[in-house]
Amino acid sequence: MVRSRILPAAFYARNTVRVAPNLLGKCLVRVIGHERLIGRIVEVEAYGGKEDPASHAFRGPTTRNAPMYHEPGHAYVYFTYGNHYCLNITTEKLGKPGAVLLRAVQPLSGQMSMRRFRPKVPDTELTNGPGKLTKALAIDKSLNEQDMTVNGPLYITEPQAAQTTYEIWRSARIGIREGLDKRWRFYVKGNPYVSKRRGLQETRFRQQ
DNA sequence: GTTCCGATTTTCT
DNA sequence: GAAAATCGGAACA
Repeated sequence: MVRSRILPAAFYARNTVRVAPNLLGKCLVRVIGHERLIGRIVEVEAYGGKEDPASHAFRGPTTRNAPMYHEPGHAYVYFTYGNHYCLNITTEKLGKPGAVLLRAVQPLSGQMSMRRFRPKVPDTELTNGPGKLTKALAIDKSLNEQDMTVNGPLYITEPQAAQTTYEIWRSARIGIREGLDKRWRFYVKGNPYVSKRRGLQETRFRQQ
């Protein structure tokens, strides 16, 4: 068996808005005991620092957002709306805040367990939102600050099989009130596991 | 199919 | 005290 390559810290130690679209198509791996729950990343959002009014780091460091300032390639997990966890992976060099929110994945392996964590939902609703995917993959605050560049409970790899070609599209970010001028949400066009939104201006993203 | 609204608790002001 | 990088159920079409 070919061991898939875990993305190294250098992958994340770059401009957040460049890292974000590059994460599309990669595999999010959650190891629970002997089982691996795997999802292909199909929707992300970039969050910056003091230049980004939608970011938790807009007003400087706090207890909650501390991981955004720490090493690239680590998990930033926060709790919101009294119900949900959201998973980000940190970007930029140590000391500069940045993170990419993982908004949706396409289940590739471990679907049975995902359904156990999220019962009574149709296939495409299993992981098509930031709170949904953390629930399906059993990700909570205990994984905050977890190093995602090593072979541990949570990491991201290059996809094992050759990918079919796909288009990356972009829009404004979802669920925020400020920073709507920044079009930092990126997703795989047409993928059924992308969270459904209406009334957003969506355009094709051409990677440089 | 769509829109509207309440849940629930952490975090910050 | 208010808002929150959300979700699911209820009501309606």
